[in-house]
Amino acid sequence: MLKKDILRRKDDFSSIYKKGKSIGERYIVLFYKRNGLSYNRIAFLASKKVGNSVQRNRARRLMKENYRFLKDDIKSGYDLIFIARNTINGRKADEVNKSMSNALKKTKLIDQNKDHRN
RNA sequence: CGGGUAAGACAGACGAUCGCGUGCAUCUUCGGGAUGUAUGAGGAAAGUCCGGGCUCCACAGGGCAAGGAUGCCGGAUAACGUCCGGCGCAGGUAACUGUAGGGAAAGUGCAACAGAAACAUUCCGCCGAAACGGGUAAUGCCGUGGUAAGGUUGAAAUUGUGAGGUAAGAGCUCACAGGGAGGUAUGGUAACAUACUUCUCGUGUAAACCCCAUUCGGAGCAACAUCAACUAGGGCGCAAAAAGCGGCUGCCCGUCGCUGCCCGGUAGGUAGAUGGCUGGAGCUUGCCGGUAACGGUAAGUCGAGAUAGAUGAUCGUCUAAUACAGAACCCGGCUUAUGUCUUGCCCAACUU
RNA sequence: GCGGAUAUGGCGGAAUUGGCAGACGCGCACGGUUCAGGUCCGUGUGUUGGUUGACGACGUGGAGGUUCGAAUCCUCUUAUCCGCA
Repeated sequence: MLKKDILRRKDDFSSIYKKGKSIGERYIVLFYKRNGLSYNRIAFLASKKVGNSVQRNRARRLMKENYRFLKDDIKSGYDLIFIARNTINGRKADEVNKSMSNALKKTKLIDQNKDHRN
């Protein structure tokens, strides 16, 4: 993952929240919006509701790890924000993987027939 | 075996595949690239409760005022409200633990309710030819009066018990006991302890104001320094009398910045970037000094530096491997959260 | 990272030189009024023990301490909220 792939600016976030679409899943919430670039930009968030800093870091790492397996199948030109819900605490990697691929299938940003589990 | 108490250790390891930050080397299409290699969270990283370094405010300053903190003694330390060793007091059968522990005999305040009274107070009681006055057939009968022994209330009521004494009483006197203050002697660096002796005798509260001693300037890495798009229009130089505004917690000094004029082309600084950013009161081991905290010395050693934030995922073996929990400028403490194990000591019980 | 504030019955919110905790309002329960409901009026309303009586114990986010006595003073702690780029 290169640095240009990470969403960083406040303006980008607020425009995605405002104008983008959102999908809820068991462990995560996904915001997405077309960005007009040739590549995807992403961000992984975990609010204080998720827990203390250890739990928040773990939530973001699990999402990041699973994004690695999914990213090649995602269409280009979108901004994506993955937000952890507090139900993610104590979950294993493949449970989160299932939740993320379900969310992406709902958005039709990903090929629905392929098996995306590692 | 059970209960308790004190001290200490570890905080997973190894292998396989994939993945991330940083340093270095090489390659490079010079891009926030690729490959290789090294390295990569804690005992509390936490709470932000104290102390310091560092940066800026003037070199951290002067005077007055106000305020904060600390408070037995000796030592350790860069410093501390921390640590070590002791003293007194309190708790515990004990091991052991706790302790904001100066001054109430400088002054002020407060002590609700209850109670007569919360400082010198007479409600009940006691006394009375002890004193003065009045009165009765008579009588402390009445007024002034004497009295804190007894009663009641309360957390607390003028040190307790006994005897003498007295009208009744009173440390008024005596004996014994208790508290406080002073002195002397002995031991100890000291706090203090023990003994003797003189004087004296009502409380509590200073985590109420206060007094005494010691001590403290403010803000913080979002500090601060450098570079610098877009936008906005300001800035250099010169002059310096006075004043105003703002910063340095209040006032007076002191000081920094801004408010003036002229000239002609640059300066300030937002987004952003870079530095600050990790080699330090450092860590490990040995020896020496010290009861200890700690200090000295020799050798060895370099162990994160991110910037939306790097340690992860899956599997196997061992195992108690689980709990609390993630560096964000850096150190020394304190406090709180928390898994497993080890050792010493105490109590109780049992066996030989 | 730094700085600051708050916490009291089911809810809002009183009570601070330390001295009866829960005033007052809302809500809730019961009773009255009404044909019925609302309004209105009255009573009760923290937890718990007790013969549901008298009365006692515990209760101001939590744990200690000072004091005769603590919601109030002191120390530690937990949660929530606010401000600073």
